[in-house]
Amino acid sequence: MPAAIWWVRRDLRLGDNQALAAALAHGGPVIPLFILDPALWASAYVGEKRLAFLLGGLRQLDAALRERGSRLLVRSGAPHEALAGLLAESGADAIFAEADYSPYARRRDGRVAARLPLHLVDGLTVRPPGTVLKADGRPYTVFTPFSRAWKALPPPEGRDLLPAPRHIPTPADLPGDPLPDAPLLAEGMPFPPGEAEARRRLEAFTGGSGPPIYRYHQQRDRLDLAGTSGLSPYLRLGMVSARQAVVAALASMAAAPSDEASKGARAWLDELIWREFFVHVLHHFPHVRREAFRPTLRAIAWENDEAAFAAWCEGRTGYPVVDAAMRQLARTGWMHNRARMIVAAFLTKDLLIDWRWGERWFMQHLLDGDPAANNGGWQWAAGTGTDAAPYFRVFNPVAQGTRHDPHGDYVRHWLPALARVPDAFVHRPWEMPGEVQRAAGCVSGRDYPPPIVDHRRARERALAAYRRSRQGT
DNA sequence: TTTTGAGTTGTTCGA
DNA sequence: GTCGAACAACTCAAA
Repeated sequence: MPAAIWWVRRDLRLGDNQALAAALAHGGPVIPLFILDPALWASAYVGEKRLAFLLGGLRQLDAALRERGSRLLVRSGAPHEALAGLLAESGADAIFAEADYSPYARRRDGRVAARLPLHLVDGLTVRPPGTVLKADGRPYTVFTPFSRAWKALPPPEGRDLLPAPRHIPTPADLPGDPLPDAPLLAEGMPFPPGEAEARRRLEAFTGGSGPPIYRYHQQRDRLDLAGTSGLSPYLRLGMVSARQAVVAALASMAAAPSDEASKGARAWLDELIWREFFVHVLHHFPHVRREAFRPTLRAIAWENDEAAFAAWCEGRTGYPVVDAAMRQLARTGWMHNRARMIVAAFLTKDLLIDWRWGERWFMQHLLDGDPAANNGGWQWAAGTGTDAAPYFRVFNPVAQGTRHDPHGDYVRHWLPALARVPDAFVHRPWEMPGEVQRAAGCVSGRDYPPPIVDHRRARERALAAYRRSRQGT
């Protein structure tokens, strides 16, 4: 049998990999290939942290392949050219890859499929776009009915999960390019790349007795606790499959010792379904990548103040919960989901800066930066997306901080200047009397910036700008 | 076609 | 400090 190419894109795993399984089922040798695509390297939506995570993941994948008689071949260039070259050199007659639905991925794969034998296989989601539709055949644009329809379909089961192949026959003589050196992932990086780490995290979150998933609904919004799965970067690059995650969530639900515990598992499953929802939304409405989903909110007169944007990026807005979160992002490539909502609301509503600026910044810095989920999240926060956001849903950064970081542990961790600020002022340090500021070693304007906007006034400004957009259209 | 119920995550004010 | 009401209006999904 001629060889088949397993084209790795965002499925850096050997377990439960349908594209790899299809390549093996082709019957001949399998060539695992990753293409260093210059278009991605140059994109304004890619940053060095995620690239480093990707490169680290590729090294892990290569090591795992070598234990199975194979290896990862790396080639540089435009995908259709790299693939055409490799097909000719190797005599392979088929390419298998996990389908990806972002606008760029669809263009890229369309170019390849037009001239080469490309076979796309499911795996990015449990339910691919087109399989969850309303009775009239159109896609859902509201989450709750989407999730009901999603759950009504037959659930994936443990026996559906494909085991990692024991042996992968691969030709030894094909020359590849070296993987570029990753900008060093800091020692003690909170997200070590690789499938083994992803599986370990999924097991720690959902398995054993009394796992965190059973407290997820209670703790997930707490900035100061580790109540989330920490799996998003791994899902982003397919170091764990969506199906593996859903199967684990369903198993936890079935085994829940109490109603309360099963609420936690259900809440986490809903988050996985949100991920699928946004993949579907971007697939069916690719224009959301460029503009608001809601036509009436395409005319907002953004302020787009460059200095304010820089303060937001660098975490010096004077609102501790915003600044702590932005520093967590810059430092670790990850941000708590609640914090993402808070900083996104602050950028769009308090600073009246175009959500696309924030979307781009997140893509440049998040390890888990995903075109669909990131766009969906930003449009949700800006109120321009599929969610019918009431116009009055404007976050108060002080209230959010107090509620979700009640002791200030989170902000103190990322903002050492606040270390000795009393709890009562830790989310609004500018209100400290001068004497308390000096005692705490945190003088406004010297040790920590004063707030760059007054929230009350900013809120009114945002409401007015949104109202004008609605009324003008 | 019409109707009806509902929509992730909030804030503020006044009693 | 706590509690309930008010904050508008629209669109979607499904019967």
